[in-house]
Amino acid sequence: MRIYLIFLKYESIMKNMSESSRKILTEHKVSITNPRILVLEALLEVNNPLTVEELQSKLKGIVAKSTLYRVLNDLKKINILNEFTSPDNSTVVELILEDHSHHHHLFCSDCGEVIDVELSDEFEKMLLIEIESIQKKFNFEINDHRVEMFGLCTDECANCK
Amino acid sequence: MRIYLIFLKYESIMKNMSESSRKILTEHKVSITNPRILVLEALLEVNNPLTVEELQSKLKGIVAKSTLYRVLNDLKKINILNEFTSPDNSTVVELILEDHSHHHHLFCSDCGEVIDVELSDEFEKMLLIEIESIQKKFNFEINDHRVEMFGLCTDECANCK
DNA sequence: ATAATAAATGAGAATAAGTCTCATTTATTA
DNA sequence: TAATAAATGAGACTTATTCTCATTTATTAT
Repeated sequence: MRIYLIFLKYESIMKNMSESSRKILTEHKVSITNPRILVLEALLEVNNPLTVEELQSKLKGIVAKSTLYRVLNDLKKINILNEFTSPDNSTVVELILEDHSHHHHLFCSDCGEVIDVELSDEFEKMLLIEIESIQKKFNFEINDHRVEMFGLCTDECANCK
Repeated sequence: MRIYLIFLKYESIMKNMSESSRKILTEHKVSITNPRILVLEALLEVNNPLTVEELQSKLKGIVAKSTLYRVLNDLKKINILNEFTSPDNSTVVELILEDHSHHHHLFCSDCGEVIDVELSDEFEKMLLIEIESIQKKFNFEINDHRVEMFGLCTDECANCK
């Protein structure tokens, strides 16, 4: 019974993922194809940054490597994918969803995990003031910023100890 | 006469670069070799972040590609080289010199230029407080951070307009 | 619903950044 | 200055990403 309920819940989550994926594609006027849905589902499911390698193994045998990269580029083009490089030089990717507010990243130099981090409004406000002055100083038009933090995740992590 | 003076000045700067390079290597107990001096000189000379590609073309025909990468790894090992990835995915490299204080980076999405930027002490202090709280929240030991800013450099830049 | 057509896909070839190998050269030291 | 350990150059190798092109799939107009 318990298992059945969990299964139902899982089913409905999965259904939502698929629906969300379709919705995202429709909203951005991108044609709805299986690989795109699958990539979006995978990204929605983890709800966390993922290395391309991890994504690739999640979709192994389901989406071709070339298609995976193409889909990632499609998502970048419509500005719903954030891509960055971890300190160990892997490419990390994460969906930018409207409900997922502005955040930054924390990297574990040992296990490679990437964690989403929100900083205080007060801090963000101050950062904007700094950016304002940098813009003037260097005659730049700054349209984005990010804060990256590096360190070691302790005890809780199975990989790091 | 003017030219001659400029030449003398250039000569003495170059001599200083070479001397500085040797000093850096000696201080870090790394053997003094020609490729190491040349790479250090190139990095000292620009006194700014440089893509590996730019560095490579500066040293084309002088230092072998394999050696360049090896030297860069040597410099990383002794913690005097900072390496990061620009938004267009080029590897950028810069010397960490004692006199060159803590700073961040500003990237032009158009011409690819990377500029060193210092933020106010007040801001840095506040960032450390944020980091303190993130450390506790995620049970992390954070040992480094960086702020990256992205935008467009205006008028002054020959490439961007 | 169907056919026409434009776009997307899969498989694998091509590219390019970075590493590795190994014979030769260079720096260090005794 | 000779002996030895370390570094270098050239090019082979690896691997992430892009590209190509024949085939499949989605979209649209009827």
